[in-house]
Amino acid sequence: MLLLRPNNEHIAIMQENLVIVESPAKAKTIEKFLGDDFKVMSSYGHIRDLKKKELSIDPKTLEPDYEIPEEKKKLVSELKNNAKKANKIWLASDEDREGEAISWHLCEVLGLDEKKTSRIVFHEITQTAIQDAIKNPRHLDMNLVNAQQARRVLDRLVGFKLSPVLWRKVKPALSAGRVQSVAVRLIVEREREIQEFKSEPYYRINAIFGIQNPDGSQSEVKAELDKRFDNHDDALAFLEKCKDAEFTVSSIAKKPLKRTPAPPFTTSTLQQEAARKLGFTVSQTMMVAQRLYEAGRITYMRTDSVNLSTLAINTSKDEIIKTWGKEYSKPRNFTTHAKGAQEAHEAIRPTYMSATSIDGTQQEKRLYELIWKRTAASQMADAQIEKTTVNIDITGVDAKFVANGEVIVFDGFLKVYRESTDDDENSQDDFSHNLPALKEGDQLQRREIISTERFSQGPIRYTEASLVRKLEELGIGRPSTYAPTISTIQQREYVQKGDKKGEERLYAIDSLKGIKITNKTKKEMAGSEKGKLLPTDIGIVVNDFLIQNFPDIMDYNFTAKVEHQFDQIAEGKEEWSKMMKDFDKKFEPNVKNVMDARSEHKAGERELGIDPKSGKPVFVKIGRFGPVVQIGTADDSEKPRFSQLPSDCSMETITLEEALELFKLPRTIGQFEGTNVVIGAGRFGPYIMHNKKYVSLPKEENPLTITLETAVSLINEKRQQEEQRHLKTFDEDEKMEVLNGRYGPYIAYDGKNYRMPKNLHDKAAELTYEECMDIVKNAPEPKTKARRAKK
DNA sequence: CAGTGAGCGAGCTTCCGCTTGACTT
Repeated sequence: MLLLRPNNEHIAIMQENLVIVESPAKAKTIEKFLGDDFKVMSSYGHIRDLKKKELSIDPKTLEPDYEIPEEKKKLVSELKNNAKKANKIWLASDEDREGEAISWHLCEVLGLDEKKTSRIVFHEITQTAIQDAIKNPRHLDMNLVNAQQARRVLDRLVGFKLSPVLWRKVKPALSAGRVQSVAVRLIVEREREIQEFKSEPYYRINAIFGIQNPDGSQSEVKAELDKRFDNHDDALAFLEKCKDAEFTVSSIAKKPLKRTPAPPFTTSTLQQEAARKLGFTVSQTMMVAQRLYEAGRITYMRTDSVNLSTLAINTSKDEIIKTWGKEYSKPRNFTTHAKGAQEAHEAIRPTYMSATSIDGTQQEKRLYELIWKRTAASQMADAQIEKTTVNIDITGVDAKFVANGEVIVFDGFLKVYRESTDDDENSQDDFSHNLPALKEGDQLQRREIISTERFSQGPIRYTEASLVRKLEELGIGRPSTYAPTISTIQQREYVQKGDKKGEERLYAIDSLKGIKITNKTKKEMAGSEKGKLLPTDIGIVVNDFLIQNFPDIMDYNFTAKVEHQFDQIAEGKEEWSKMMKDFDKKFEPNVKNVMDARSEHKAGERELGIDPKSGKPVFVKIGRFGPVVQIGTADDSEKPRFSQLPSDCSMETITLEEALELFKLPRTIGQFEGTNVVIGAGRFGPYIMHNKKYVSLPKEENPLTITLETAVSLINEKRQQEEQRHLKTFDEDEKMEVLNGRYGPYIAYDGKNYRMPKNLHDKAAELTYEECMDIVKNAPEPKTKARRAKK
């Protein structure tokens, strides 16, 4: 390890080098490569930031005001102590904008002496890479730091100035930002495209032919007509013509095809493939990957680079040759094309390619296997495919049938891995359908010719993973923020993950067999989608409002434009404070104008018509608690009436008639046990109220038509459930109960719920009052952080 | 399928990127 020591330094005994990296897992690994003279610590990301609760930017100078957040104070003092003791400090944060800024904040906060501080970067975590880094120290790059400050300040200005506009104009507690608002825009616009899309029918013609083989046996050839008909009559006329036509092989073309493997995983591609192949959500993928990283199984999981270290390429090569043979190996390195990629890390790959599988949970094993295969495939030979195209002429007809055959001559990387695609419809494009031996001039026997009605397909809704891909394509967001962004837009209720029920549709299928044409109509479900991202009313209103008032920020190229300026700053060609001032000069008055604009109507408000009963106008709008229908206005003598929009209605499409229906609730439908049975509509959907108790209506019951009889049976059902819920009550104190819940037995006392130790679950019903009180008293204080319970 | 059913006299909410914890509901 002596050679790692800078040679101009005479190190006294016990004087240490201190290396600071961003991630503790990385610190652990590096410490192993360095000797006892080196202590490696982690900064756990940024140690200093703008204040959490306020703008923290001077309105005139636009200078940021940084602070060390409470939860980092202990860490910072530890870093300070160790820095004081150290003879030499190496700042080894990542080699990108954020990393440079982390090092700069460390310098500032720890008060580091420039003479004994060096900035170093590793491109990979190997002994030689680290030795090289230590041999090539440099100084902080203040231009790069300033580019980060510009990024930070701009995002804060946009987020903390736009959000309050939404609080006033739409609804409290909403948010807007450079990344999230554009993500919502993508989803809203995609939904509109789908609404506007009109599916057109067309007719596809397929044929099944027979051919006699030289040995006398029969083979089948499947082919498709090289044109499609756009109306039913033309398709039928074609079938008619086929009746006496002859079908002759007119040409056979063979063409070699090559498929190349996909590059190794980045964060974005890992999220996409884990979603398609393993059904993981993006945050699930990141959580599992984090565990694999911490266990030393994979390289860093937040990366935009497809680069592999030479070590990884070499060990992959060994492993591939060992397992499949030399002809399967083809070492390659890939280059990153992603917009705005900063490439501070390697691609996501197994730390040791020799480990083909690992111990761990099922999820960890599956994700690891996926990463292993993708990495291996990227270092494997191309697949060689022979594609055969056979043209089949039809006498008396201009069009021809085409039969395709694909034979895998050499499977190469396909042996381990094939990338999935998003469009589920066209999965027909599969390899390996063989054709029988044919030659030019062969006469084929017509067995069946089928015309099938199909429909042009409109745009597809985004999934979490396909939205990530789109954001990456636009250069919006970073590997560390894809998953949180997806969560944020769902938490704010701009977007919902849901299933879109398909619609039943009929299609014609006509078949010619012998001399007979049979016509049939079949049924299918069309357009059903699962787990897709759908915009909510709030999402739509906020999006339209922002586009109308802040078109520059909402532009899909906004990030690309400011990134270009950040690059100019990083190259020293532009002053960062000037960029901030130029931006704010336009942005601030824009915000002020929109904020102060006095308008009669709230954003997204829409008048549906006049209520025939009262003669008052009927509106839909976003209320304090979400979308509502309102009859009458606030300045009427009478108070306006409100009704929450049911979940299956949307503000954009609800009609006056549907809206008025809602005001028929709450309604009394009769009496049971001497008190009224009332049907109401609440936040959690329609409910029955009887004797001050509530029962939710199941989805299939319509609150406007439900009978007293059904209501009573639902009440009784609920009572039964209630009874099973109460395991025990106490004579001593009726506020104390033992209840049976979703997560097993628990204690309810004075309106609060308490967990009980697992070992008591079996005898929960036998607990004494004292034992219960014990649990209640010893319950840990609820965390202040858990502000709002998730539903 | 634990329980909630209101409609700004009050104060609060919010961004994007780095990075993990200590916790379950």
